[in-house]
Amino acid sequence: MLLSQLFTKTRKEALKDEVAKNAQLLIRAGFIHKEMAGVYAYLPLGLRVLSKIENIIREELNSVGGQEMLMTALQKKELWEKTNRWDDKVVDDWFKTTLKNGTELRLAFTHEEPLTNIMTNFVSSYKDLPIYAYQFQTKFRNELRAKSGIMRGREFLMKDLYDFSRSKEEHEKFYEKMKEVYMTIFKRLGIGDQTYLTMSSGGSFSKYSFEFQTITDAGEDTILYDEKTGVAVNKDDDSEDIFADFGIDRSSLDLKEARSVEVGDIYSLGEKYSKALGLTYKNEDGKEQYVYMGSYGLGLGRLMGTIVEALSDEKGIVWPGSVAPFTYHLLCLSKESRIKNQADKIYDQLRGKNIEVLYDDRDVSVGVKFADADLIGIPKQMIVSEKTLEKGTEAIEIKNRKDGTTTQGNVGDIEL
RNA sequence: CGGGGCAUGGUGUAACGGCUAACAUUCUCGGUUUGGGACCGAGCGAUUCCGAGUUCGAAUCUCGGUGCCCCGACCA
Repeated sequence: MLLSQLFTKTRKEALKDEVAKNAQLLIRAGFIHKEMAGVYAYLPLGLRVLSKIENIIREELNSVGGQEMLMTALQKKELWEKTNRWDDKVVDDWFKTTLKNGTELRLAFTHEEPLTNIMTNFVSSYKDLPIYAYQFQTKFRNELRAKSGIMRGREFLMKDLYDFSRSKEEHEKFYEKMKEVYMTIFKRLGIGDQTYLTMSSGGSFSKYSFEFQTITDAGEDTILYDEKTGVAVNKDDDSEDIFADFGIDRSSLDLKEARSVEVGDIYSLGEKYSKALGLTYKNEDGKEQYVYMGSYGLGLGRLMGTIVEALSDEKGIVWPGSVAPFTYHLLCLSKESRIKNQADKIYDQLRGKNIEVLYDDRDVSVGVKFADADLIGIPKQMIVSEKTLEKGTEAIEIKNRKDGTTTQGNVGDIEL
C-alpha cells in the first residue's frame, strides 16, 4: 500500500485526554480513533493488526477442533431468566434496549445462554459430543469506569469459545489442552515471554480458575511469578494453600511481583447452564446426562493494547512480525527520479511476490519518513536511497525497528 | 458508585474581570532543502463545552448540566 494513499496521518503530539500509552501511540500512529470513553474505532492500520491477531487465534482454535460461528449481539430475556442472570443485581453492566412493542432486550456481554440454547437443537447423543464452538464478536459492557485506552472498553471484540463435553473428565482434558493453546497464541503474538498462566480463586463453579497475565506496568492486576518454573499466582489469591492444592511447594519458588494485564481467562462452567437450559444427551446406556461445559475468552483489543504496552519504546510502537500491519515499510529517501523509479520498481517486485509492504512514497523530508516509520512500528524498514543505488539496482538496506541494526541485501533475495 | 482534576482554532498550550483571544504545530500557496520530525515568506482556521447568574464589562467569578482524565470500588 502507498502511504500517500492511506487516509490516516500521524500526529506529533498525543491527545490531551489520552493518558494510557497504548491509546496514545495507537492514536498518534493512526491505528485507532476514539469515539467516546471506552469506545474506539479501528482505522485501516489498526484493522490489519486486529485481523492478524484474529487469524492467529483462529488457526490455533481450529487446530484443536474449534468450529467458528457468529452469534447475535441482541439478547432476549427468556434464556437469561432461566439461568437467573437477567436481574440487575446479578449482572449490572448490561446495556439495555427495547423493541418498539416494548419487549426488553439487552446487548451481549457474554454468550453462555444463547449458545447453550442453540446446542439443544443439535445435541442428543453422546456421539454428538464433544463440541468446541467459538466466535469473534463485539461485546458490550456498561462499565462504570472505562480506562487504560483500548484495554478496558465498553464495546470490544472478543473471542469466546465454549466447550460442550460429555463429562467433567472430558472437559478437564480439553481445559488442559486450552492452556497450551493459549500459551501458543501468546507466543505467536510476541508476548509469550512475559505471559504467565496464573492461578486465581475460582469463578462461580470451581474452587480455582486460571488467568493469563502479561507483565506490563499498564496492568490492573498484580501477580507473583517464578521465572524458572513459569508458576504464577494472582497476588489477591496468594496463599500456601493454593500452591499446595496444585501440588507446588511455595517456598521452593523464587517469586517476584509485577503489574500485569489479564489477557485471557478460562473457566469451568460445570452443568450450570446445561441444567438451567436443558442441554442433555443420551449416553451409551441410553441414560440422559447433562453436558459439561467450559468457557474461554480473549479480548482482541486488549491483546493489541497489551502488545503495544509491552513492546513499544520512546520512538513509538514495535510490532512483532506476526501481527504487524505490513511486513516491510519501504522508505525512499530521495526525490530524485532515478532513485524514486528504483523504489517504485522494488515496490512492484515485492507486491508481485505477495509481500505486504507499506511504501512511503510521500514528498516529505527524510526525518519525517523515519519518524513516522518508527512510530507506526513495522518491524522491518526497507531503505532505498542514493547510497543503496550505488551498490546495484536491486540493492536495499533493511533496518530493524527493534534495535536499529541494519543489513544490506537485494530485493531478489527476499522471500516470504 | 465514592473521591480528585480538567474543558480555549484540527492538535498542544497562553491570556490580571478590560483593546481585534496570543503562541506553536497542522493545513493551503510560493521558494529552498533531502540518511533523522529542515528552513524562509504569505495565508486559512475560535461565537473560549452547554445553560443561567453576578458585573458597565466574563475565556477568567458563581450555580447547574454535559463530556473527558486519574485514584479507589467493581469486573465470566
